[in-house]
Amino acid sequence: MAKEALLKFFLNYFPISAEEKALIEPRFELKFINKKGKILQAGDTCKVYTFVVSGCFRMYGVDDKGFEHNIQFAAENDWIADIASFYTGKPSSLNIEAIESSEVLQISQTDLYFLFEEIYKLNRIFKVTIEQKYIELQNRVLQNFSSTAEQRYLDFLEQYRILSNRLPNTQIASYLGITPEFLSKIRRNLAEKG
Amino acid sequence: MAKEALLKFFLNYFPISAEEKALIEPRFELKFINKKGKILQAGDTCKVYTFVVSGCFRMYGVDDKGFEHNIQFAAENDWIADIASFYTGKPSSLNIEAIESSEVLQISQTDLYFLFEEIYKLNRIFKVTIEQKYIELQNRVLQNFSSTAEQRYLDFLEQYRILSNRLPNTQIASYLGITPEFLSKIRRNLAEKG
DNA sequence: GTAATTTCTTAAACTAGGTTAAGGATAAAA
DNA sequence: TTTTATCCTTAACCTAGTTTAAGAAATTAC
Repeated sequence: MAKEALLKFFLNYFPISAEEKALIEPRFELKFINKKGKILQAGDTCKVYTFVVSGCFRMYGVDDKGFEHNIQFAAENDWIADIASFYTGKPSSLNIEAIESSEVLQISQTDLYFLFEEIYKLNRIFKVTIEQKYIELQNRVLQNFSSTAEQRYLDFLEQYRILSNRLPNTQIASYLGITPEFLSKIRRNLAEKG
Repeated sequence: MAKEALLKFFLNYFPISAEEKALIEPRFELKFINKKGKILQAGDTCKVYTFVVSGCFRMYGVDDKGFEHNIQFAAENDWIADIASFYTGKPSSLNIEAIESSEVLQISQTDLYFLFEEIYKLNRIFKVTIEQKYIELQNRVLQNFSSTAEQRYLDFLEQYRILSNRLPNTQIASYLGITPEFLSKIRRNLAEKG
């Protein structure tokens, strides 16, 4: 049934024949990841592309002072990987960790490239995926420059409405680039305003 | 001779036959852009991919208060486009402007897709290009969170050594996300240190 | 069901970076 | 060559966000 979710995801883009299904399914490996379990450790190369069936992940970097900075979340029906490391084959500077106990489907680089050859339309999905992530990042750069933390928090709540209820505030603060203490202050100010 | 620069760029990746050359060359249009001339205006869709033969460009967004924020520079032998707008066909929120009088080669979306079909290996170059820009952006998000403005300035000088001598400090400040006044302060502090 | 860990909040002191305003230096234009 | 526009710097004051520390609330583990 986990693999049903994956096929359903693909079906949003185009129909899939029985032959195609037979090519896709065996190449994805189902895994259960405990809360706080890591599927990518900084220093390692990101060798798999991960589809989240259930649960939730965060991808983050650690700075010189040991502080963690979230750069992306992924919940049900979303994909996560350090694209930079996955495509270049170089070691990643990021970590990917489960925020909740999760169920994922993973595919290796070799198998993914095999599917790209066999099922040409899959290229489009993954091209669209990276384009979306690119746009998201570009918006973040601009937003970080031009908005206050309060505005960025409100934007985050709106953009990730479902997700934001499941995330501890400390993870949201890390995504926004502020301290949990300051997020607390923002939340109180907003509550006072109405 | 402008188109020689373009072919030379491609030759860094793979050999090009006379037939391929004949497909590529006529699809790029040579243009001269004056200093401060715009090749993309926010609100318009980004319809061309631009190769910089000579000169230098900046891509920037304008925030609510009218402040400009540079998100990318491109000089000789680099490519520039609002990838988000170019690939989705939606209006861009960014501007691309010449910092110096420049010479460019531009290709339309239709022609680029035609070349992608005819010369398959071109796909690779443009995939690599977008991957590089993605990695650059990801690093910027992390760096903006974890480094002081001074460190970001030093990193910028190192990463874009050649370019940084040609750019007015005001443009560098806009890229770093700080005011020109504060950049001045940083520069003085660095000079005092030695 | 109690202990242990993680998360959230408050508040006071602090700092990186912004704002305003003004003068000097370069470079472009005429 | 003079004028005009752009760029760079300085300094005094201001503010958004950090730091430190400590307690309350909520989860998780045993």
